[in-house]
Amino acid sequence: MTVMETTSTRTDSCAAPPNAHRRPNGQDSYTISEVVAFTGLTAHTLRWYERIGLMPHIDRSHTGQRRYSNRDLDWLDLVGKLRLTGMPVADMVRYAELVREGDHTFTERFELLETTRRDVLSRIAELQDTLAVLDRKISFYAEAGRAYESEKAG
Amino acid sequence: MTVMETTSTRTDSCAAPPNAHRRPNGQDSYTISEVVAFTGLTAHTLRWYERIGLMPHIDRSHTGQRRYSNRDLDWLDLVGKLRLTGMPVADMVRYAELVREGDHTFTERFELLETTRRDVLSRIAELQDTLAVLDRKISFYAEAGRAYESEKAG
DNA sequence: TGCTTGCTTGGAGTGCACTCCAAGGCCATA
DNA sequence: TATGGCCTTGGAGTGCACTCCAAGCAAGCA
Repeated sequence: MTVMETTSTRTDSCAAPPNAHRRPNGQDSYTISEVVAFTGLTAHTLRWYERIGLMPHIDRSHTGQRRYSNRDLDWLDLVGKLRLTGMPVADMVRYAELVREGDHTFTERFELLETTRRDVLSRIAELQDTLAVLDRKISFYAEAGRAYESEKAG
Repeated sequence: MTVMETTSTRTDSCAAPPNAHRRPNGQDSYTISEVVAFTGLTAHTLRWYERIGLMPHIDRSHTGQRRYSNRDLDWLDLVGKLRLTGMPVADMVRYAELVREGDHTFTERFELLETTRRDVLSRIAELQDTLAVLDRKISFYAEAGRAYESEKAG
């Protein structure tokens, strides 16, 4: 009935985990400390992400403890990547909301990702520009260092 | 007597302004608001940079107002680039101190720049990784959008 | 002479993204 | 039974990089 029948059961509509390496055998339920070990985030941060609406609903054990799924880990993977781009958390929350709202937000999600993509491209360009400056300075200092050494020697 | 005789008179030992486009004719003295216009920084930020030791000594007019030189603009250019790399302001202040301390800090400056260069390279790699993820997601949504349209039509 | 504009200062305030705290529940091992 | 470890919560605190404020000075101009 929709584009992909599996869509509504997934946290993110196009998951497709590239690095599913950190998951043991067949289980699909991790404590917060396991997720801490996997992601490098702190437990504080994981709970905070949940509070601000950046996470989908996280399962709980019968005692009320969080039990993260592989899907949750995939989502955290994406969040981590987006974070590296400098995307504000608020924008990621917006994206999470769109995912929760269902298939009719596909267009908006597409646009958000497109915008992000453009941002990433220009950040890469900026960094390459900076790299050129650094290289110039570094070779200056390397040369200056050599000259200094030979001056000491001679 | 040292590696480069002009060294000690320059803010940064290997300036070599690549984009000296924003400087009028022959003058070498700009008000804070001109610098604001050139750099996109706010006057607040420029004064703050000075307070924390990120700037060399800035000239003053007879009434005590700041008068920035081309050298200062070059330095701000570098600072702007380093800022884009995510380098903490404290590290930039450290670099500024090394420059102020004179030629004997060449090695340390070299190492700081080398470290920064490596950071920039890995940031670029991260961003390219993220770009790949975004591209995958974007093409998913593009396809989903097309499928949705054809479903509506058929 | 007063008004406006632009600048000065130290210090206080802001927004973001965490980061931590106190108080307490659950459960396994000694 | 108690000790330790891991987890829970709401709310407060932190660090960074600005960002703003109030009070005041100097210059240009009606």
